[in-house]
Amino acid sequence: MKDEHFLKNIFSSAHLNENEQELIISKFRQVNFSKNDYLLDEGKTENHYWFIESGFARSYVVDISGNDITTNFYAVGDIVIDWTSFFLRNSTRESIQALTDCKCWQLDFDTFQQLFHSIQSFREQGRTTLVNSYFSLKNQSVSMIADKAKERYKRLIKEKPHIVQNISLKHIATYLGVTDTSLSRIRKEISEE
Amino acid sequence: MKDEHFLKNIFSSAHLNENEQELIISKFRQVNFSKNDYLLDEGKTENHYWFIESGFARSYVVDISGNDITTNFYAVGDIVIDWTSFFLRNSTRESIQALTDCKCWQLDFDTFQQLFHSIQSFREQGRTTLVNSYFSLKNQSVSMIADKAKERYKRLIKEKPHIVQNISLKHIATYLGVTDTSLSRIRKEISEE
DNA sequence: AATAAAACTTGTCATAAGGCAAGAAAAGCT
DNA sequence: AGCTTTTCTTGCCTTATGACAAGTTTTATT
Repeated sequence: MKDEHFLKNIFSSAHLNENEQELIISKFRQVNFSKNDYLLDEGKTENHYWFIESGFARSYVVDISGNDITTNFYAVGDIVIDWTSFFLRNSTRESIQALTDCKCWQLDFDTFQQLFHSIQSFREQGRTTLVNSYFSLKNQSVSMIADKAKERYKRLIKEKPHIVQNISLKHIATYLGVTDTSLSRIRKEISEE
Repeated sequence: MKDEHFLKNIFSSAHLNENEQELIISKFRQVNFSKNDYLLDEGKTENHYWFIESGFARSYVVDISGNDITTNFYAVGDIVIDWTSFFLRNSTRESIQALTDCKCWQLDFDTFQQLFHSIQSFREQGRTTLVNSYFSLKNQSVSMIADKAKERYKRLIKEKPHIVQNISLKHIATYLGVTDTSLSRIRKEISEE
């Protein structure tokens, strides 16, 4: 595994034969971002997506009052994509920013379409990835209603410890739907338990 | 429009030729549900989805404390589907229940797969439908963080007046993430504005 | 190393929303 | 029509979380 191409781990489905796998991987281009670079800017239509080989990123929206709300975090192995902008071809409301230096593998829309319509397993995998994103979002959404802030934070610690360890409190706070002040207190309470 | 098959409105994309459209529509089966019938039961793997020609339905999950939380409403023209269960082939956490008598058009997974892999425009449309659902869910999710309950309710009135007019307060309340008591008060405040 | 800028913590007080319970109103049933 | 059940409203009090502000710690920059 060690010396293999990073993307071989991503496209390792048993249904992809070796030729297909190589074809797919050959279409990706390595792109590196520096800390604070924008992968995606609010207002633009996104024409690419990426897989992260190393680093962290986050997406966020700015609400009417000007508050920045983190909508998602991205880490090693994750797909970084604004599904809506990429597939509906409309301008995005979100921005995606590198939180550390990031090594990414990029694919553009036209190439995606070509692969999607010509390789059955590629589209199955693409669909699965999208449905998985839908699933995470739904869980988060239900949790916002059903759980107290403290429980949401505890769940995050459990499910995404690498996020809690590497991302600043204020970004985690908006992601969880609380203020940084409240999250700081929650942290303290947990440490006292 | 009047005497045409309901599904012709759904599959009216310019990219579908007449043969394809007819083929697709011929695969759907009409199924009627009575008020309170379950389209989908928690714990089962969903093998179908539906388009609603008439009536209302809602999906919900039951949280740890036993509270029922509405996750979505379905009305005329909407697709009724548990994306996760249908595509990942796993058992669902949600239930979907008819809130009134419903006239629906049903498709099963295997037939869907056949159409998905053989008709390019069908899969484009399917992908678009899924991305649209993702988009709605994201908006709702951000709104839960950025907006007060009153604003969320006002937005619902504006965007889905038919839901507000036809669904009971308690279901709308859990959908908006507030108690029925609070929503009742919000309603009063709005009526006094 | 010195300084500046972020990130985080903590205190005090304000507010949105919840819990519970009692009634009123509406809908469903025999 | 009369009774029952569900839905909705309202009052009183509690609780989780927010707003603001001051201080501390950590990280970045020259």
